[in-house]
Amino acid sequence: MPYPAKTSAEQILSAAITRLEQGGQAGLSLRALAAELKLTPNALYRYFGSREALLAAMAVQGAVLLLQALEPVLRNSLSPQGVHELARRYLAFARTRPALYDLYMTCDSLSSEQQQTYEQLWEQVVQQLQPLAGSHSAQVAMTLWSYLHGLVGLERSGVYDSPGSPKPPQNLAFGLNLLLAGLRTLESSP
Amino acid sequence: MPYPAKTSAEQILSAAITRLEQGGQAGLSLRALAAELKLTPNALYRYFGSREALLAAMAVQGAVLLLQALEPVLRNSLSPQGVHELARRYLAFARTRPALYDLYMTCDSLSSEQQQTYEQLWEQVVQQLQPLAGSHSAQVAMTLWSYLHGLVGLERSGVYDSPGSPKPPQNLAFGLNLLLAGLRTLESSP
DNA sequence: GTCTATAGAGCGATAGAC
DNA sequence: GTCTATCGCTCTATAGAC
Repeated sequence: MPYPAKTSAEQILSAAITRLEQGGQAGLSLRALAAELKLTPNALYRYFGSREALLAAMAVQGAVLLLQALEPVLRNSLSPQGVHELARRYLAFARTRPALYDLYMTCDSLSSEQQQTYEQLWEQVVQQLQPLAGSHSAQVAMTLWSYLHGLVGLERSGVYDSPGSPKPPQNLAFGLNLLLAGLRTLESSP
Repeated sequence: MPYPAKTSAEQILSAAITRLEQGGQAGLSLRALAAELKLTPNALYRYFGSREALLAAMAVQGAVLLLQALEPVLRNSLSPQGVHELARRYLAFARTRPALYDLYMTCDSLSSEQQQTYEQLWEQVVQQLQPLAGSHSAQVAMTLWSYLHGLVGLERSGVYDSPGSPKPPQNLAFGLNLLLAGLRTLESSP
């Protein structure tokens, strides 16, 4: 075999995610990626037919990692403390892998695998929220998700750094308690 | 005058914002912008010293427009209905000018003018929320902002389009009412 | 499966004439 | 203030040799 494989799809994907977190999605070039792997750019095309295909594979990986991060908290019904823990893990993921989180959230050409992972996550959250939220579980889940996703965005834009602004950890606890308090008033009149 | 002005900073800015909304920030090129104005790319540099300077000017414009959209609701203390109205206007702005909204939120090289507009907006919201939120006004404002910003992002990513998901208008009303309900329980024990 | 080489297109920014 | 011309760089993707 004159040309033994010098790389693999897994290796490329892993290196691509590392580069993604360093330079963002727009800054990820196949040339630089190939150079890091000591390959010519052309070699990558044997494993991913296009740049978009590589991005899609990375998005799937992001979805899987997020699910893994949240799953331990979703094995049982969510208590108020469980909601706090779920939120902390969600934010930790978004902070640790900001570009991958972005890619997962904004990749519009969802593969079926990615769609499946998302739906699995969504259904678990809605179900485990039912003891707390009853019939409004889906609405509460969406409100919670919006709040968390927004917190990630505002934190990233530096809004929380302004003088006089609440800080993210404090605001997270406050916001969640506000939601949970509102939830309790809902139980009386569902 | 052998070379009368064929354009102006205002005209360039206006055309740039239009193009921004069509192709996004990454898709805005000085070459294409100049072509639309029937100018050579070089001519733009007389008005904006660099692409970044143009982006900053656009972000300022975005801040001003957002403030204008929200100001009528912020002239008096916010009632619960006022919060709903404020949120509707905020979302309307983010939907109507998504790329400008993005630019405003993510532009990290804030000019002092932009910073000023932002602080003006923030202080107005915090102040007008006080009758509802008391001493937690800043925390509530940040929670509200995070929720709204997140809703914009999730709506854009298509999450709200999934089958079984709540729809944005319903979730907006639900989420706001949840926050407001939580707020009422806070009044008893500030 | 990887290589060299290149097609083909995009971009921001600058120099100097008028 | 706008022009022509161009520098220098980026990128994705393809063709064909080995």
